[in-house]
Amino acid sequence: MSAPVKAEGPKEQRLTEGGRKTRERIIETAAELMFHRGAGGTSIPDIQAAAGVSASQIYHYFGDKQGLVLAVIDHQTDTQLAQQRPLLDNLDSIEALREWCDRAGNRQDARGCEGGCEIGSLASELADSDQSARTSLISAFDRWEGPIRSGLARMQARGELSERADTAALATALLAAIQGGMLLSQVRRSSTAYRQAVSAVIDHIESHLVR
Amino acid sequence: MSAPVKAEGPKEQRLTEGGRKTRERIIETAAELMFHRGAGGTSIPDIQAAAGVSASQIYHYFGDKQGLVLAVIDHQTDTQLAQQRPLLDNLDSIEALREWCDRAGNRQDARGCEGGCEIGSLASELADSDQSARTSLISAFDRWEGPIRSGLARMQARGELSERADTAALATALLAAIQGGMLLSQVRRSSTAYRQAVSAVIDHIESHLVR
DNA sequence: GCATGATTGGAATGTCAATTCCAACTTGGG
DNA sequence: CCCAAGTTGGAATTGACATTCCAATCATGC
Repeated sequence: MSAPVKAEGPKEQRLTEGGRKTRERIIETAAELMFHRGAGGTSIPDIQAAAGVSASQIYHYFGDKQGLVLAVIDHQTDTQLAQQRPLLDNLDSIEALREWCDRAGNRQDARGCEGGCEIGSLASELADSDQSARTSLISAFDRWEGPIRSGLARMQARGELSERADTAALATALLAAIQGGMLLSQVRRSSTAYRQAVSAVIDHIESHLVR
Repeated sequence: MSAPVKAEGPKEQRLTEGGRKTRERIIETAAELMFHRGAGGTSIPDIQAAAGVSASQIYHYFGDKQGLVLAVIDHQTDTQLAQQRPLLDNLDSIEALREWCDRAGNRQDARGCEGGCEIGSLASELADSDQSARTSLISAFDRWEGPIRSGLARMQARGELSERADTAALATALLAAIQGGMLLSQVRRSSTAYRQAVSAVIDHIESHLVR
């Protein structure tokens, strides 16, 4: 879980069972729409119609559109990471890395390569225009990169990966390859670029194997 | 150069000297604004004010906002590629690749890592919502990837790169690393991720060197 | 020098978005 | 059962934006 907005504590409102469900429905609907049309391209009336709620409800639960966007970022981060588990927590072999990346490629194919990365697309759109969104996105990428780095670190601790390998840098490089590969795939409507990008980085990691 | 809009030919309007300059100023101003705020986040009135032109002028030269966006994509492609030459046309050694990528990293630092890639940001925003924009973006990335692939192919032809190396895939991987690295750098406000990403891929290319 | 088309200014139009307001309704705890 | 707080509907407000229009001005080939 993550913080709903920013500094809470004093004015935490209590939620009814129905209220919680409404709130969730709004977030999920908004996330879906924003994934396809971007945050700026998704209007409150759009969300109202798709989620079957009134404007009051959205403003009641999120304050304003920016609040909803922040909630969507956190939701997408939670959802995407959850979807990648348990693989994400066991990236401590070359095979595991390949399998994990391959699944993302298959998901991309399954949707016809429309849409890029759920988090990356929001990042590209919001990084420069919304300071609090950027903060959430930093956290999102950190939460994503962390497990990759941990997996590589475990391989290194076990002596499978050369001590000269910079596991943190390799994890960053793999995440970057995923992001860039997804973008190229989205534009080209083919997962090939994604697969080539991640494959190159994993090959590189493999070259650090001991023996 | 690139096509102004789409299927021209019959109704090519002639441009006065002043008209050409006005048109250019609009494109450059729009490109600058859209780089910082995105295409959707940049309004026609914004561009009017920044370029010192009236609405009539924008609609006279570009028809509608989408026409202007397409012109901006082509302009950014031309401009960015031109800026990378002549290095871009001589990427046939590991050193040249590193130098070329390093310059982009320095430029990113110079602007405080605000803004991502001029083309990649537009790609992320428009790939799914504007079919003709996507077409232009495919061409933009192809024009970018081509010289990389050519450089690698030359290395291979000279026997410096292993025959087993897939130069096309490596070029794609490097472009993806650039895109993903730029995105992470933009979010984190540090070029480190970009440098680690491209470094990993270039190291990987280096591992294909013969001898 | 004139006619024709290029260029420009600036107001007008219609749409739609974000947000606010307030009244009505529901719910849970005491 | 009753009240304070949570929840919802729907209209009203305000502002911005894309686009159109028309009339005026300017440049250039003839």
